[in-house]
Amino acid sequence: MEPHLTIGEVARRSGVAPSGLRYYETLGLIASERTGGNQRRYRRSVLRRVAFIRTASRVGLTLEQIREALATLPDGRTPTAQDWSRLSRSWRPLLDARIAELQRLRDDLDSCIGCGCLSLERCGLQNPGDRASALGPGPRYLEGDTPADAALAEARGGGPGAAARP
Amino acid sequence: MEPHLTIGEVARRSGVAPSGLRYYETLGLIASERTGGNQRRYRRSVLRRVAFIRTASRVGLTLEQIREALATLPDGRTPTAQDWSRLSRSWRPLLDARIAELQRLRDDLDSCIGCGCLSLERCGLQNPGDRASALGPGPRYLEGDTPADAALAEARGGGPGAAARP
DNA sequence: TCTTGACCTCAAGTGCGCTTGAACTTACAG
DNA sequence: CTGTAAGTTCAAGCGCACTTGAGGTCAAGA
Repeated sequence: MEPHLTIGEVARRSGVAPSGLRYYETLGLIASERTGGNQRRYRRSVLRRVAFIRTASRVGLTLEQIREALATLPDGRTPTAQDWSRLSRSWRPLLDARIAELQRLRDDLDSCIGCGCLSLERCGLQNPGDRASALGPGPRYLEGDTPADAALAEARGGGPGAAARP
Repeated sequence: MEPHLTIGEVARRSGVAPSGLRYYETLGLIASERTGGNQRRYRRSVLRRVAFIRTASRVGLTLEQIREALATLPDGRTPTAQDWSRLSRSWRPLLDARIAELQRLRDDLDSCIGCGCLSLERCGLQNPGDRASALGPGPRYLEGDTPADAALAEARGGGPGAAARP
């Protein structure tokens, strides 16, 4: 009686194709009951769940990560507010990090790259003498380290041009 | 004379494997010169370019989109500050949208989902009587529409429970 | 009752962003 | 000069997130 949405209705309202919904089900992300004729029927709450999955997915989380997060809820029944709060808290640092990363990229576009240094290699964000390699592989500055971090690592590691450290 | 970085050095410094760098080259994202013995040699500027590609990729842009954006630069030589500014401006709305989306998700986690409504269907962010479907398919609220938008669409479209509109 | 559109399963296919392996060559330290 | 780490090409493979197609069943209106 409670579950009354067909897969087609859920597809239309969630924006996820029926095949996608079946796929989510095989991964354990959503659940359904079956009619006598083996057709899926969904509860309304699946809409919110799917919306949540889609958004988290767009954000860059894998379906497995999303599954794990949702699995921390007591799938027995009716998660408490505390359950959801815990889920919320666990995702927050990741979201904050992603937001910070995007803002950094945007700011780089505005300041450094906008000024032409990507080609001319002449501005403040630039990697002076490849110092940043002391921090390990990868594009350090764009991933959150600052030139100050590079200087610090250089001072510790004893790279070229030892900086003064009080 | 100018290009002196081997593919291994670029790999170590950029955090992208040699195979990945060759792949980027086949897509026209980066360029290299060759030694007499057919080995690749890179300019230092490729490091910044690769860092940029990686970050934009992490942000959710496809390599094709990144290629197109980079292709708007005059690959003849030395793009001007105006060229980079144009590139910067074209990406900005996309970045702003992504940032806004993430912030919305974070806020939803804090308020709506944190309060337990995902399962209990009882809070303000909830979709009253499936109103949001008037806005079209997909998870409308999480993608930027507000309950106010839903009410508006409902008033115009003549859905159930016509709201008063001055 | 019949018909039509929506649904079912299962296997295979797709597109993206790389990685791996085979078979071979180059660059450079000793 | 020689050994070896690092480089080369090309084809195939992989993981993710789905989609497509074949072959068949179900549900509901005329």
